[in-house]
Amino acid sequence: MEGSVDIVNEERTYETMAESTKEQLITAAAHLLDGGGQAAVTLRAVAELVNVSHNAPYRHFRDRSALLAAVAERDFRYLRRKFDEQLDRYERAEFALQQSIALFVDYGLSHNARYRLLFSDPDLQPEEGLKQAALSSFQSFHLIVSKCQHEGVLPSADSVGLTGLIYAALHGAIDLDIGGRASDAKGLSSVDATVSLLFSLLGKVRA
Amino acid sequence: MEGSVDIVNEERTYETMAESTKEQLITAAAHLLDGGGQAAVTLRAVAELVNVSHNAPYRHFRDRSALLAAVAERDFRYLRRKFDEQLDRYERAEFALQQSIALFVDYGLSHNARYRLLFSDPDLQPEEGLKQAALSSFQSFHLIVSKCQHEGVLPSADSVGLTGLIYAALHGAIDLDIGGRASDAKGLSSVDATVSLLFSLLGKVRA
DNA sequence: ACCTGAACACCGTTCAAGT
DNA sequence: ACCTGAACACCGTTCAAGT
Repeated sequence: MEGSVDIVNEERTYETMAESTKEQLITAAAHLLDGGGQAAVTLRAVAELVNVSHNAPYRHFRDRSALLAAVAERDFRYLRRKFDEQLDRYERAEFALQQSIALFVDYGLSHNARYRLLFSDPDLQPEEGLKQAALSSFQSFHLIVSKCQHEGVLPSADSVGLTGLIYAALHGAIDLDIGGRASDAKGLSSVDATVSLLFSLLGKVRA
Repeated sequence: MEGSVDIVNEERTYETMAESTKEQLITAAAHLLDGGGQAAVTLRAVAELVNVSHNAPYRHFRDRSALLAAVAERDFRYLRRKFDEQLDRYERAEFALQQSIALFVDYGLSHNARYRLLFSDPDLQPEEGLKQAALSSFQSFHLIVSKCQHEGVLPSADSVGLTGLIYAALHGAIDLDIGGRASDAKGLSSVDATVSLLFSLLGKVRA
């Protein structure tokens, strides 16, 4: 009842409903990740949220790992879009970088399990679509860093290498915070403090 | 037969054998982590390696998570000892830092699952002993960084903050590499390249 | 083309006994 | 004090059917 589709028009009905189920499964998995981490994402729980039998997901995904990969791919596209938006919104790349980092950190800290799925999970075997989406979001971020270098806001090192360093520091700070490893050492709102220090130091690098 | 203990002398026999079994369980778990990752560390597999029944581990650890915590604690002590050794070995802290980082990166890249257990695993609920060991290794690393600042090799920012930044960048680079997320963006031996760039830039920071 | 129900192997954990 | 064997609930995955 609740999950029924009212809008039925052409002969693509079956296909449309199928895609809808597939999308619903991805959404359900994402919610379970947010609510209870990887362990909460059982195919049975996902299926129940979508009101299908516990092995219906196999009609849409090869296995549990493929479902998680679909969640990751969707989020990579989200991040890429956000990065692009910041670059469109601001004249100076420096501001786009600030906003992009704030959005990235916020995403990581408010969706711990999903963040880790994208950037840390070793069991996630990347298929072509996922690899593309991941690379795409990195390139979008790289473009922002690169423009900052041209503006003289960031040092003029190799731009891919510098992007990699910023990316690593960001990821490390977020991941340590998520894992509760930051509080072991400091009492700060650790991610922001680390990011601030990084850019403060990068701003003082001699040419 | 194989697992029997020949050296039996005083009345501490039982206790000694018990501790030995406990240590064996920790060692077995560490080997399984190295061999097949978290998924390979089933209590049944651990028990089989030590030639005890599949629920014997419960005589020594509250649950699976507590066994993993024991592995983590052992490795934190190992790292702490290594850091201390480097500081003893070299006159200049700069060299101790180089060696410590090399050892740390090497540990991470050659024991992926164990590295993640210590620095990333969100399910690892830290008891007092583990927390102490983790903090201890961080403090040892912090001391090295702090001495490097006094030598003028590193910028004179707040030393805990700077240690946190270096720690985050190191962790991020290692973790991304372990997860295969580095190759998505670059073709380099990414960790070394990132670490080199970080210290190259830190060395050029204006006072 | 999509879904269901039964079944299988595997796992963490518990419990009643055994020495 | 430590260990064992049986049992339980839960999970991913497969398979034979159903519409």
